[in-house]
Amino acid sequence: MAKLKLHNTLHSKKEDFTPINPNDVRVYACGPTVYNYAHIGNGRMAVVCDLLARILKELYPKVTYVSNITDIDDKIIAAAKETGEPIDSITNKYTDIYNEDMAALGVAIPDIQPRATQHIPDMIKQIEALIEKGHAYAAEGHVLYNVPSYEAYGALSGRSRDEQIAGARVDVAPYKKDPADFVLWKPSTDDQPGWDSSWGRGRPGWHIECSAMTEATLGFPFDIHAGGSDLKFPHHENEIAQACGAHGHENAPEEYARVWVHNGFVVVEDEKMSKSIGNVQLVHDLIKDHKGEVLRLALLSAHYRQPLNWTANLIEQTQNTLDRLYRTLKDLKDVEAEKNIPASVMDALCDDMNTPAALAALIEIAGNAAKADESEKKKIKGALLSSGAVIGILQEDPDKWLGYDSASSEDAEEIESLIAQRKEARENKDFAKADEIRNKLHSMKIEIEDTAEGTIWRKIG
RNA sequence: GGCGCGGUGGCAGAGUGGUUAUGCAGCGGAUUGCAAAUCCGUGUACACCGGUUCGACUCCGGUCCGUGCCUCCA
Repeated sequence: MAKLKLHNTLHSKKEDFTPINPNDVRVYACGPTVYNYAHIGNGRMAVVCDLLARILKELYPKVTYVSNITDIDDKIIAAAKETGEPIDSITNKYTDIYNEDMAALGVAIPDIQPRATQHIPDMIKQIEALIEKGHAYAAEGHVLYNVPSYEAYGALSGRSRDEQIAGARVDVAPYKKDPADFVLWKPSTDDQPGWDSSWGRGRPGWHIECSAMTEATLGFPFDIHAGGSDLKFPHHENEIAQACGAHGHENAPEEYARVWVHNGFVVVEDEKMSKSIGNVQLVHDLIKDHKGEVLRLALLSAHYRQPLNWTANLIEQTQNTLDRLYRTLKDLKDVEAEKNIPASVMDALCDDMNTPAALAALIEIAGNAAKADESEKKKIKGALLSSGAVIGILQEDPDKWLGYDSASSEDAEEIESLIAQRKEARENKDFAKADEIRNKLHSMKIEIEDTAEGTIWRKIG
């Protein structure tokens, strides 16, 4: 059995993964704030974490994968104000859309998908523990985390406290004891959502929800914490301070999460994806023009820690790759699959999720199909299907994928008739007419293939 | 300014101290009336300059370029 290695941001190196409890591997990933559509960068994080969960589920009997929904946040409040739509209706709507869009990318729903608003009491409890242990203080309706009180602060992002102050570009609120202190709880006005607490009616700061929800759903410490690399600081750093501070692990950041996995960013046609450039690619839109499976594999075409350049060419190449693999599966249609993930694929996936190498291994296996004997064919088909299941590809019917199952299409009769006419023309050696018919079919997005068993056709594009 | 990451053949993208993935595109061939699909063959690339070494694309130092975070952000 392959041994999983993961790059652990906490130690800045690739390490053997050893679960705390092999009978229940626990993983958490920071999920979306639901106030608009998810973009392809959100999609990358979801796909990478989904892949991680699938690999772990392959290796261990039980895996609990938790990814949250942030449904209380000032951006949501602002969106509600702007649109006049109630907050609940915004968050419910975009939660559903998020889950639908991710499902299109082959992302399974997490084992637990907690919502921040369902865990307010857990947050309050953690904040109270922090106050009790001297890590937090109330001031003017706020509760703040006192950063100097937590010695190990900076362990994840690798920056010293002095560096943070030097880099601080925000105005320091007067009620802060230290410029680096951050908000755990803040007061709400009457028109803002709020919950009663001993510090008055208010709402949580951004960071507290994750350390409260991980504690509620997974317990401390848990195995793997994942997220986008931009969350390292301050979000993940603050989570560690909150979780460890509340439980007396003063200098032991690994008592929160043992392994930290951070994925790289997506750029679009060599440009940073940003609202101001206007090049934000929404998953919701992309799935209208492309198969979700193509988008998924495109997101996995580079190593997850590398930047990914999202281009039209990338999508096209990925489509070609999948077409080819599905064609191999079509050729093996009558072969009984002997399911087994080949070591070359699993080793690559276990090597810090090296998806390009895993895909190369899979393509190499597929390439052997044509000259394989019957028993090898069974293994090849099984390898494609079972490897594909882990990566999240190749589970469709090949005929359907390639467009051969269009018998139900409304113009099937016309197509068949044209093919018959072409056949007749060919028999009469009237090749000009035969080619003309073929061109006509092509303009109808129909591609024909003359095979030993006669002419077959498929829908393209 | 601080911390970090990266520069690989036309493009995408792994990897390794010495046998130089993989895909797409290209080129040549087989097959085909022509196509399509498939198959076979074909490309010694690793930013620059030094150093270590029997040997470096891979290790060390420097240079240039690009890029992320330090503020909401996947």
